[in-house]
Amino acid sequence: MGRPKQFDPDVAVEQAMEVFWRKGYAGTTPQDLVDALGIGKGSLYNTFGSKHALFEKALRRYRDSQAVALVEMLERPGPVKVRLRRTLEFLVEMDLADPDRRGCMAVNAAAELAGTDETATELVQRMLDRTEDAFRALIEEGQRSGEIAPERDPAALGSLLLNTVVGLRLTARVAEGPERLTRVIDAVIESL
Amino acid sequence: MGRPKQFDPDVAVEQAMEVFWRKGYAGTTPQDLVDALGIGKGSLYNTFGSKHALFEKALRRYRDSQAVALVEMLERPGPVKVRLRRTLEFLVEMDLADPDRRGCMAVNAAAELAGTDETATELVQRMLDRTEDAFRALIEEGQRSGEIAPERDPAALGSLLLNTVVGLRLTARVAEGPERLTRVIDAVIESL
DNA sequence: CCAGTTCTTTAACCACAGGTACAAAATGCG
DNA sequence: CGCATTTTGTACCTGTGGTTAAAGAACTGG
Repeated sequence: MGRPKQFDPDVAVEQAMEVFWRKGYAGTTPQDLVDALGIGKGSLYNTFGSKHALFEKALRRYRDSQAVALVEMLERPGPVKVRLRRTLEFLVEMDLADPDRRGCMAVNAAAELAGTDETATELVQRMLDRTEDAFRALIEEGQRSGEIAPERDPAALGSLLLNTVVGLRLTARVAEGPERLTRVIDAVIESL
Repeated sequence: MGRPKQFDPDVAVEQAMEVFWRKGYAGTTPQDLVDALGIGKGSLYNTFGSKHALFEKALRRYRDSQAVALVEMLERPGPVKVRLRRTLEFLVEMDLADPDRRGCMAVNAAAELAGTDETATELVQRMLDRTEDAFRALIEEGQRSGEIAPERDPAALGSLLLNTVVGLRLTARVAEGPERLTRVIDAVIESL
């Protein structure tokens, strides 16, 4: 019963995610959101309660789409190092092709909100944990298949790969060209 | 001639740097600055012109103190890998010991302002360039001394180390403990 | 000691951020 | 249809962000 919504909250969250991703949390105004979502302020606050609540939803949405996509890409078939290289190269290409150079929303959120936004911080922590797990699993698979020396510590290499991705995605935001980023990929693959 | 300033602009820039470092650019208000610098709003704008101009000065100050200190630490005597490990461990300890978890101001500025603030972006680019140079020089020194295999590409390893530091300092902002960070250090040193 | 200059202080300014209130409009239900 | 319920659009409000203006205070050269 009651009047039905004239918009889909799910796509609204998606659109809000794009805005927050591009402008950051503090840099996004209610007006920006109203413009991007194509709804009135009344609907915005009636549906989501506050800018902060909407941001949290947007960050969760990011996790459920982008961050999960990364893990899935790592789990595709093929030799471990090939998969890894493809994934890293894909991330770099994507980041550099983005005209807004938004990088990774989770990394940006960490940089902006660590220490001040407990919920956002924890969300980012969990995303990092899961990504690190995926990298470690990949390393272990590589050790089983003989691609990676068995004496190396999978946890350490998983952490290294996660850290590399974080660095790449941050650096991609200010990189002038792809050279440095591809050098990083070359070096890290060669180091396994 | 004219009335002398009642404060030292150099000290003021230093204090402004601390505030911007902790709260970010958008997160810092003129009131925050007035409070931290202990001067009136009039003096603030009379001396520095605008919040943005002061931020730029603060970022340059950061470069001239912190970023240069990193390069100098790398150039200290001793075996290359030992120096490298000491430097990375020092950075991590420092970042984790900071109650505000501010991380690296340049990294934070990149995350917040890339794409919107041309000047800040270029400043960060130059800092990254210089740091990468220092790492590459360190690698080359290690190759001359026999610590590092001569067939490895110093440019690629330099990029890897720079990228590792960027990742570490970002991750340190949300890290729950030192474990992941020390794993990264172990892995990267072992990979050389 | 006055003129000119530079700093300080206080107050004020305008736009907008973030959110609320409310009446009108659109539904399902009996 | 009348009614309860929910959404919507608009108007509104308070606080603050970022900056400027005006008026006085401290200096220096002549």
